[in-house]
Amino acid sequence: MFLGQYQHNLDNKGRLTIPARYRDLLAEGAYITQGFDRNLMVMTVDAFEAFSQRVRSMSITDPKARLLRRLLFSKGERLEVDKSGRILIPQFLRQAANLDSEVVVVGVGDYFEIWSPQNWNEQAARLQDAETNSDLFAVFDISPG
Amino acid sequence: MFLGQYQHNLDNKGRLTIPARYRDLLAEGAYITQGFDRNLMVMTVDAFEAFSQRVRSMSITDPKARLLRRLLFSKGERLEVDKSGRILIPQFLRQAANLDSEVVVVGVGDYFEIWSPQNWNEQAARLQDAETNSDLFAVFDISPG
DNA sequence: GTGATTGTGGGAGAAAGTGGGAATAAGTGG
DNA sequence: CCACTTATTCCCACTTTCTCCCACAATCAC
Repeated sequence: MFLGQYQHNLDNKGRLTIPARYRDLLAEGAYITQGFDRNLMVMTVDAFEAFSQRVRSMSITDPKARLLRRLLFSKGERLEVDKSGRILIPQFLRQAANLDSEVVVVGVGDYFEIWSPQNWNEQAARLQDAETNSDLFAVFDISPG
Repeated sequence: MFLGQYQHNLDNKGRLTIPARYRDLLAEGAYITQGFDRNLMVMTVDAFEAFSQRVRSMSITDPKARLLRRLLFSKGERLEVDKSGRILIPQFLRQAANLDSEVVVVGVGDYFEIWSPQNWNEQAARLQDAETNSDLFAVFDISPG
């Protein structure tokens, strides 16, 4: 499971060192795609392929389905982890998520996210906001037992 | 699977270098045809034959089906990849998709698309639109786990 | 302290993308 | 049927980019 958060650097070739704790999960490679909040999502092979299969089964004559295809696949890329435990983030994705040299890597369970520091800070501020936290999650029905 | 996006150039003979990542999928050649959004679609042999079989099974007494037939087959062409990894895009298709020297190659899973930069930018703007996104993904109840 | 691991940087060879010449094939008009 | 023009195919050459590999500093474990 992907946990915690890390501050890492992209080198000038666009490579990102994966936190060592994550590497076992990405041994067979990974998929990266654009997230929903100006960030990037890195998923295991299984998670991505299950997801993509649903989109691929939709008709290509349906305009909305075509949009969905483009959204998912044109922003997606297959990744391999190199010997030093790094992945190469394609240029168009760095651009899409506003990534400079500093990035924040955030574990969120089944996948992890890559953020620019400023976007992450905004997000972190929302998490800190006690008011938001207290009633925002009331709609969910969660019991730990 | 066709993923990602690339900015390539057509030379003055109308040839397009296929992204290296795509070449294995097109080893046995490919089919190209006009898309539904002022773009071109390049499909593997298998994907095209499945698609065309579906269209050929449609009744020729249905006017819409006849239109689809004409679109698919009259604008379709069989392609081979040359030694340098390029395909030759027929003139009438370059015209149909408004292709000049710069083109954008977009992977969409089972096939890939060829766009003029301006048409793609319009499309990308729609994809970037958050409302569209949530609208599209609302179709799914997505959980990666 | 010492050895292994982690994060970072960079160089060299290989591959990718691009362009063009020359031979071949195909279409056109007499 | 033949000459002519146009388009297509097959090479080869060049530049840029990428990928693989190694090196090094900092950190962690014991």
